[in-house]
Amino acid sequence: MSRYDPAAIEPKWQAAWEEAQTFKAVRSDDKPKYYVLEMFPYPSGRIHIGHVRNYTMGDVIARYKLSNGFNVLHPMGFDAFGMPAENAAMASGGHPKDWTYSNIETMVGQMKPLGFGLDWSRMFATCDPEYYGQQQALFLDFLEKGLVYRKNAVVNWDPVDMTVLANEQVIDGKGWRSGAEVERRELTQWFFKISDYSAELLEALDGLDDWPAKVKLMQANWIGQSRGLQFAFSTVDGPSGFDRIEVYTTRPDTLMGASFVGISPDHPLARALERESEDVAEFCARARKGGTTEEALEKAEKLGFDTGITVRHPFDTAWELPVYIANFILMDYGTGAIFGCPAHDQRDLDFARKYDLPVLSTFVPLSGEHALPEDSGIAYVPPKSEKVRWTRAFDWTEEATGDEAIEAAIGFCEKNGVGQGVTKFRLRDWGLSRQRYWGCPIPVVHCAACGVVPEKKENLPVRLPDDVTFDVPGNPLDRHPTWRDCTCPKCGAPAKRETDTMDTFVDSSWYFARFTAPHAATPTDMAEAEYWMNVDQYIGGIEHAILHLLYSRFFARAMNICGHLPAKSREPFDALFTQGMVTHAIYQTKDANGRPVYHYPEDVELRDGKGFLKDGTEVEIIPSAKMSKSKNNVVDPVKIIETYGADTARWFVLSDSPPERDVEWTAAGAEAANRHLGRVWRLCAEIAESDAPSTNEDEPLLREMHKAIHDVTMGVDSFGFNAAIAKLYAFTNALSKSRAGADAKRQAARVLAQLMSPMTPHLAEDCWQMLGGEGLIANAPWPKADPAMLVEDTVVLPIQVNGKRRGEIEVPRDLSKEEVEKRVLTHEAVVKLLEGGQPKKLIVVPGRIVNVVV
RNA sequence: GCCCGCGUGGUGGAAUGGUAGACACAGGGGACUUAAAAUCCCCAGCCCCUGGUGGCGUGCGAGUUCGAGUCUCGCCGCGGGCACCA
Repeated sequence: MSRYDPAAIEPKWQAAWEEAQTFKAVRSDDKPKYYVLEMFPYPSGRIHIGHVRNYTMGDVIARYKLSNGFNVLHPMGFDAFGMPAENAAMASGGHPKDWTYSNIETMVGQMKPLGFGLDWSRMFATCDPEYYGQQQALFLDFLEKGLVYRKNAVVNWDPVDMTVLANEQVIDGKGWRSGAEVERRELTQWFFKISDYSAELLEALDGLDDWPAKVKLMQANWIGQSRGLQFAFSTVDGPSGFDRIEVYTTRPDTLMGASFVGISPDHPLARALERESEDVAEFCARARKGGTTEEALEKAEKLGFDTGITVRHPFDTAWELPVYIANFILMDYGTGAIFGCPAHDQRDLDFARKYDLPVLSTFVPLSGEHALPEDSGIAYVPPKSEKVRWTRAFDWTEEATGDEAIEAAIGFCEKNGVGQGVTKFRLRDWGLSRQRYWGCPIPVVHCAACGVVPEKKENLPVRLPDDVTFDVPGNPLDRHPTWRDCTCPKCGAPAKRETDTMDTFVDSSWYFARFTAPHAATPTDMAEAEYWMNVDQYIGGIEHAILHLLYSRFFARAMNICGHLPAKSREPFDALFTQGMVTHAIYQTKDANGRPVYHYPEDVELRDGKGFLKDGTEVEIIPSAKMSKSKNNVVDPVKIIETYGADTARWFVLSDSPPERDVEWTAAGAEAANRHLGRVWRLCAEIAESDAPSTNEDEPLLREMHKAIHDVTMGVDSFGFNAAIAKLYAFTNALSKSRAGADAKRQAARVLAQLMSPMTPHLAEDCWQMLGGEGLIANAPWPKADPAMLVEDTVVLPIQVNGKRRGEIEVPRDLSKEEVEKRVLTHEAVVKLLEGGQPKKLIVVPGRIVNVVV
């Protein structure tokens, strides 16, 4: 008998699918549609094992839905703009375009042998002018509807390289290349008005029944609806034009504990003082050092500068509070000014102790020991739902929860004309400008006479120039000799193009819609979008839980407003599954400047839990980190495919680990998966040739078969791929040991092939053919379990005594509770433990368990 | 620092609040073989023990419950996100 030979059968069946156009998505009215999408990859150059896991999951769903009679749309593309292409150009002198397209070619070449049921005819890359031209058209439509605007915002500025840095390029507050201390600098940038949709994006989460609760929670927290008080302090002898400082607080109940006012270094008042005083200017320059991330701001040493200006407390005009400029207050949040209540905020307390400011408690616990914050150095911040005793309040009762006090404080302030209660959101508008080359050009023109003018749609796409260099830092579009030159679309005078390009999140915020009509002359084709949208099942990494998904939800709304998507697609993803990441240790050493250098796993030899390079240098091992190109800890699946075949790789990434959980990659186990597939192949080949007569073991085998259909179907439906595979192992074992006749075995083996076909499609086709199945297994209807074959006549009930298992009895499945109780009480172990007494309680859970309480 | 997860044998993991460890990997033993490979069969949480109807056991500590891996609270450890990595 011949052997399982994936190298021979895999190309064969891929050619068969190609010829039959099995996976081409076709619109037709006779069938329901199903759109399954995995988050498209960045073309880093090689696929890694995380991709294989991600796309295999999607493929299982796609093939399963095809077998269930759906028209399936399962496309693939590339998220192709972004920094790594420019970094590669800087490092090795090529062009980002060449680097990107060559990477795409390589990756497609690596993906095709995996046998994914994809409609490759719909493939595109976001750096295709055809795609980004339509993205520019969307931008112009958004601009017309008032969904885009310009304002100032801070960026990371490298003062040595004279360039804007991404957060990733800021390491410990310093530029990654120059090592210079990074500054926060303001630039005029384009923004999407996502904040207008804060309330809607928050409320609509409730309707996303098939999204993971944790993702909805993360998004809700990110949007961050808060109820608070906005009011103004009046200044004592403030500079002219600054007689008021507007603040927003979510804790107005602590206003009587205020001890200072803090303003951002970019607050208009700070700006004004900066012009007057060198000391202030010096402080503000220092306060602007460091990166822009929230994390950097939170962790940075809190610095303040006493402006000498004071404000009056709104409820006691004799009470004056100092105004500090503070580095941890960002102009982008709220009003750029806060009041500090050290007793009930740790950051404010740290600040107060540093600058010797008073600490006034406004409430204390109802009972128990309480060290006052001014003594302990620990702010008292109980949950807002907890009742506390108020010691410095306005007019509410002595005992109240934080929530009650906040509402009371807002009411009191409104009644006394001090500000008003407002609902605010944490979500900020989405800054889309990037000072980089390899992105979608923002299609506007700057005209001396007309100002900012949108490019005409007939002139789209505004193409990136090819003749650029990356030998010096900065945006090549800025220094291109001619690219900027154009005429004003409005007045025809000579004008200059915008040189900023779009954030790559824009590219990935609508690709799912473009897949429904990838070559339409408009961003979408409404008839196609109407049919294929929404994405029925979206699959991707948990790392995209907030930004990508939130931006896409906003884009879908904006596209609906502009007539590019139907109203039903305002929420574009009906169901979401977040797969866990494939992690791998990072191996790092430090260079002469103390900056990390990352090494590939294949360059590291492991001995006694320590890692060494070939030259003997020991490397630091950082366990279990997200696989990331920049950390060199990616695992290449190509070798596994070459050695064992695609089906082994697919089977292996689905087995063992639950899909939503992170999995630490280990090479061991691929061989075992391969052995099992070989066993299935041999078993099918053997059964195909058997002519054994029927036996009384036929029925037990068929019962096992129906159980397998039921369990595997449930597993696939609920993304329990690892559980489904465990059932398939069990069913294979049962089939292999069964002494049933050839007909029953053939029937069972065909079902085994079908149940395996979404996971190991090539092997399944081959077995199907050997077993005399008709046509392609990919098109065969999914088997159905017969409910009558699933029920057993008797059940085994474990008997617990006081919650501990002490025995078991076998009873007819539908034996009455009373009868079960009677039999349990005669059970040897129970009789012994009862010692002649009566049980205190007897709990019978029908079909599950019995618990005797003595 | 803030938000969200995760933690079960040597390993990956299974388990609608109901027999903890299914299924597999690695390991041990055996069959077949001149031998090996391949294949097949058996064993296997930890501890004590000749034997069990024994003790312990799901990161740690409490709690709710007839019953907790699962629910609640508090810790510890690890991971993801924090708006310019994608």
